[in-house]
Amino acid sequence: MLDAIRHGRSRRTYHHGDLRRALLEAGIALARDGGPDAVILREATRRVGVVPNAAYRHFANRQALLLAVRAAALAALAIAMEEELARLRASNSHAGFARASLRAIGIAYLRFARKEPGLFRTAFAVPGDPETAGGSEMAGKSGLNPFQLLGVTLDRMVEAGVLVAEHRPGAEYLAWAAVHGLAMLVLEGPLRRLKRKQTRDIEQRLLEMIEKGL
Amino acid sequence: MLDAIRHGRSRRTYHHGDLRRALLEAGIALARDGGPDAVILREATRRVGVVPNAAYRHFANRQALLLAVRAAALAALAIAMEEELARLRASNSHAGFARASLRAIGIAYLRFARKEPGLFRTAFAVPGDPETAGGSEMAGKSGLNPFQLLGVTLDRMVEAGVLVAEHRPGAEYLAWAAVHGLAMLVLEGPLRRLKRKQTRDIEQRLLEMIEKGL
DNA sequence: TGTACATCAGTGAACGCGCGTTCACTGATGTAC
DNA sequence: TGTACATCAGTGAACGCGCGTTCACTGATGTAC
Repeated sequence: MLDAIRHGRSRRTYHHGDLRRALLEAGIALARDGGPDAVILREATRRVGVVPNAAYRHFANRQALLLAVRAAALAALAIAMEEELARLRASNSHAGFARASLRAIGIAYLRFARKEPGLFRTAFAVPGDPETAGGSEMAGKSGLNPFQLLGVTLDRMVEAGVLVAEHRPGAEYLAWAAVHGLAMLVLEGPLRRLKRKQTRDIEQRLLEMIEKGL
Repeated sequence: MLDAIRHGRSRRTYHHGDLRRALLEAGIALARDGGPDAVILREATRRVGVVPNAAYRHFANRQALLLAVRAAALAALAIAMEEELARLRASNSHAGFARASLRAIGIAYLRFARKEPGLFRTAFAVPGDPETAGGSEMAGKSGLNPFQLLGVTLDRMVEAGVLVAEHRPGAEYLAWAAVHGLAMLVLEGPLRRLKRKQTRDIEQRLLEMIEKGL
């Protein structure tokens, strides 16, 4: 009890209730400000107000916790994309909508990187393929993960006649690479010092380049 | 003496001769297979056959060593670019040459990331702006660092009339971002599993996209 | 509805590890005369 | 050319740190009868 109070948590019982979820959330918080390296098992248990080894009832080891955090980060990104897409509702032409969708994906991606740098880095700096592996833990509300959302959007562009069908295969890699690169450079690379205005400008131009270049 | 032998080094004297350089090279080797996190001060001294604290005669702390290693990695990248550019000598038109130069830069960048993933990650995963700060330690034989080489190439494109002058400012960010992103995704991201052939194909298409999109 | 007991989810204590860094030291080198 | 001495570049020993992980444990929960 005293311990629980000391940690600022209320532990009604000896048993925690939902320690797994609590540890996961602590892990997410750690990743949020500090990236993947900051996801420290002992620190997570400390924050939850539990003894370090208690974590091993719910995660095989540190890596397992980290992977769970990563899945949550990818899901958060997917949700951000979905929200940006949802904002598109009132649209004009079929073609215009398809194009706007791709931009929305890109914008959501870049904004997420800017606003949640720690989660963003955690989502990608860790071994494992977000595209393949893993089910709904890394997906948004639509059940699609970020990579799949991009794919669907590109499909839509082909249907709308905005993207030549032969250029479709592999197009996700090109678009993704460009946006991802900008995100990285702005985040922890040489473009970190750019002013807000400049950054936005370059983001816009990058999205245009992708649209034109695809 | 025994110690020197045990470490597989010949230490002719009590004094090392050029410990700074030796430590730097050990650090580079560590970065080469393991990235920035693998640049461990104690390990570097171990490899050189010297006691851990000896490093402090030459580097203020671990961070200082890491920064030196990073500069070397950037210099290596710059040299790779220069070599690729040099291979271009026998060219036809002015415009064609300018365009080929940009491709050469991109190709060198991507190849460097593929062949020296550890150094590549070290060059960019560490705080500090490669564009601004730092002098010749991070430059190639031309005295230009990777970012500057890209800038010069884009200037050349404007001169040759291949790139509209209004599009020039900030163009390095767009090109860099796209190539950097692909490098990252292939390196430690979701595109790691791609087959060699596929990777090359996507690289080609990305460079085309940049050319068209700029 | 009450009791006996198995299972579960935590605790307590301890490990070994390797790291970066500091201190006081000593052997080697170079310089002034 | 030789010697005295200051400076330099290493050594030796030790620190504290925080981490991941393992072990044997005990309090709480749920289930069968």
